[in-house]
Amino acid sequence: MLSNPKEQKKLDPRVKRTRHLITSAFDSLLAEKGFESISVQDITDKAEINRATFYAHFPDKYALLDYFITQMFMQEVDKRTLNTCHYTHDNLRVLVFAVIEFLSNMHSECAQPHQQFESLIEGTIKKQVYELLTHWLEQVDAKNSTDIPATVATWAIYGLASHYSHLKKRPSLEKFVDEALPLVAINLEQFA
Amino acid sequence: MLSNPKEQKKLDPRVKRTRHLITSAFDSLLAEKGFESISVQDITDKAEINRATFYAHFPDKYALLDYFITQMFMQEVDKRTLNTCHYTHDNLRVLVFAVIEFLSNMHSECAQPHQQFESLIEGTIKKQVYELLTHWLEQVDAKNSTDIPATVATWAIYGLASHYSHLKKRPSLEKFVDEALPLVAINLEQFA
DNA sequence: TTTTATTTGTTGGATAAGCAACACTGGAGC
DNA sequence: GCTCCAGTGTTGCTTATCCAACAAATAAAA
Repeated sequence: MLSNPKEQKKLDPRVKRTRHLITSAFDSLLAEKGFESISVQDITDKAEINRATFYAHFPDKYALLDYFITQMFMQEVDKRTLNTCHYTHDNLRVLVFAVIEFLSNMHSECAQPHQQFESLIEGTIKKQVYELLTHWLEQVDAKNSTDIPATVATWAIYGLASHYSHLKKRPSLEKFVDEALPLVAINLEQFA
Repeated sequence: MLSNPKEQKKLDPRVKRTRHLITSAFDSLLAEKGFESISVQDITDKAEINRATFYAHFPDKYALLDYFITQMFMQEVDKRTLNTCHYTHDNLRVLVFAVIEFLSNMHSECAQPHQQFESLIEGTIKKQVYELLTHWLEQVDAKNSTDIPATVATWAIYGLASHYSHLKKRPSLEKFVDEALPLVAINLEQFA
């Protein structure tokens, strides 16, 4: 689920192109407008594709947002090779860093991050984090149930990231994580 | 013939895209390889399009070269608004500058400018210059025949550009043109 | 309220691009 | 001579994209 190079390989060049056109148009539109005020029309105009083609790829702009955020976050995860490892304190720390940085970047790059927009992102990111954590925990201990600890950790991590990125006076990322990480790790102690 | 914005307007987005992919792939290949050693395969690989699609646009790579050079040169001509004016000494001077600079850039940007390659360019550029000059001269004096003077001037201009771009020790462009321009202009005196 | 305008999804038919073959050519090496 | 290989054009069929139209929903204006 996390990253599937197999699917990307044999993808029709046309759909690869179209998806890229759509996402980069969407990306640049997010830098100038709020998500709510972006119409499908706007996207297809900037991408220079037909509007019908958009709907051949995504049911609506919310599906595009989900896809977009997922791709961006997966990219961050891949960059830190978090998708091919198991649970350790260090990996958890790197993951927390990744989520915080991702959310902070999002806030600085998007024109008008409104409530609606943020909660959409929240759902997408938490889904990703939850799957990654579950994958980690099951690799370590297949016997114990993982859903409860993974859920708690996911919400905690996202909450920390959201809190940090909204702070007026942000402490250094290092200090913040040093202080907060143990509270998350304690719930996953059994898997360490 | 020189620039037709009408055709570009209602062009199918797909062909616009494909042509752009082909030309920019070709452009970057010319920077690393000699024209002769570039295969259609190379172009379509870099452009990420199907080989059959290439042949739907161009009969062969020579046609692509012709199209490419024509586009690049037309761009230079448009930039100096030479396509919407008539014959004057000043315009002629600007044209000579344009041809020389175009050819010099070509030599510095292409990896291996061989004989074959250069003569292909020569034909394409001369065709463009000839059409532009004829257009100018007919606007000034529709009675007199223009083909002889236009031909002479075209060959002279291209010859100068070729000569200049092959010089080991190039004089300043200004000095060179100052010295050479009168020899070209004299044949077009009747249109001034 | 009704009107006007904009955006949204959707559809059917036309066209460009993809793909996997094919026969052919020209050279490199044996 | 021969084979082998890589590149060339071409073709029949599939699929993605385009385009113009449509009905429905939404919102702002009269």
